[in-house]
Amino acid sequence: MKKYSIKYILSNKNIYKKLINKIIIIQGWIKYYRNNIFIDINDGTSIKNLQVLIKDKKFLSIKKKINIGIPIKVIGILVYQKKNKNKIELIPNKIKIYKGYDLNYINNSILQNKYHKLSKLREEIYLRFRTNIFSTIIRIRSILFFEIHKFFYKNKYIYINTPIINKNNAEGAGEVFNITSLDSNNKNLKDLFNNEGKLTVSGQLELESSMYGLGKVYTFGPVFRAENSNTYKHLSEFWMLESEIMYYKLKDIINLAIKLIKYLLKKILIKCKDELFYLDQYHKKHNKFKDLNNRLKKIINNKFIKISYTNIIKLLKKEDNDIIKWGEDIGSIHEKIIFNNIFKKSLPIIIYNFPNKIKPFYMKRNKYNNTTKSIDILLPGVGEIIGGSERETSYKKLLKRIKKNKMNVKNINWYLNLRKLGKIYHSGFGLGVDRLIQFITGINNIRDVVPFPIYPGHI
RNA sequence: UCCUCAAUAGCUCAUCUGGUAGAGCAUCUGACUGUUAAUCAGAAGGUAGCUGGUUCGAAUCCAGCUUGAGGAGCCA
Repeated sequence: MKKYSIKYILSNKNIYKKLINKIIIIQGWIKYYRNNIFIDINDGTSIKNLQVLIKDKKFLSIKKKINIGIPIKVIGILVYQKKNKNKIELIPNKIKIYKGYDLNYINNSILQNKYHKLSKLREEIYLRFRTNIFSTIIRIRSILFFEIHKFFYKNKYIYINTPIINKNNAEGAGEVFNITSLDSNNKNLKDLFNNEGKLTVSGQLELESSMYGLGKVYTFGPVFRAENSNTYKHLSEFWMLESEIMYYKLKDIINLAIKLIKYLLKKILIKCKDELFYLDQYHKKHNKFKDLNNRLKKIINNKFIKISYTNIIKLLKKEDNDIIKWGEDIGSIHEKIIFNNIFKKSLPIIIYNFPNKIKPFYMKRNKYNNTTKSIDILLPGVGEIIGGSERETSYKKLLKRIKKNKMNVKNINWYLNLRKLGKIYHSGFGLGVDRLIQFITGINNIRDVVPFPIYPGHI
């Protein structure tokens, strides 16, 4: 008599053939109750439920207790049943309902057997892991995170844990969270970081230093922005994947980014079939049918669109001459025009060679045009998911830009000194992983693809 | 942070120009041995987000606040 997860039992024919007519144990909670004789049990391992048939009269007292959401253990024989859509069901010998649940609480929460909007689920954020839709998203997220590490491991990259607390040194982009060891009652004590502690906005600069010793590196962790932005694609805390590679030019980093995205989407297609199927049903019922499978396949099987910043500006100006000027950043209005009017194929778009003015100091400049050796990769619906560039190798040029930007030279001197190791050209990029999950799942709001989203007013 | 819209039963919504609220689902009671968010019958459930104002009378009109959604800016 052994305990099995529902995911394992339903994973394929060979496994359930092995288990048929054997006594097994499952533990989970009641997901649905139908026709006075069927209980669906879920244990969180799968979107699928295991159906338990309670025909026997000895379960009359158990039946009275049955309520969606309550914890349960079933010992029984697994049998083949053609009429059931999962083909197997459990005939119980023994059923145990665990005590301690509060029916009033469960029945008035988002766990009731009913459709709730995603924004409603967010109001009971600690309960939403029990729902079909959210558990599905989080399972996909978990697999994606694993595959990210696997991709870099397979390609012989070294995983670097860049610090979450640092001095504000990266790019000067966006507002930064300050941290202190003092609370408001201890004003006279000394702060452990001399009031310099910040939450990182990017691990890039530290990652570059590790690259000088390790060649091919990546970091993957949470980063923080204190901007008061309330949109469907921004969070105060989000997960960024960053990579830096020695002796890589811009074209190499483009190829790496394409290879990574295609690899990840392929793995999701293979490993998350049930989840993608469920999501398609969900979208069909509540929004618009998105056909996630074909959307992912299309990206895997096609070339990404590549276009320079200067040329995309020309195309945008053809649509509407006043909508943008050369030198301005591409905003969400422009992204919509790019995807809806200019390139209608809903493929990723790689835009390269952005103007100096709108890119940070560490990006390598092209010899002419006032442009940088940089890329952005846009996905339809979620916008920019990758930003990257070739990095500046000249000590003098970096120093000049740092001074021009009025950055604190003291704080970033260590970064400048790395250039004294010689003109080792290198490139890197950052990927907003939460946005990639938005794209994969077709979920509109980034707050619904993160287990515990942190954003203005919500901590 | 700015602009627009919204907030009515546990949930999703209706209540048209001001006359103190309705439905489906969930819940409860009962029925049901092949259902896939089962079905059928009945019951119960509301100080209309909060605070104030206009009015004989406010869910409805006005102001402020809170929360949410969509859009903008910033970005990943």
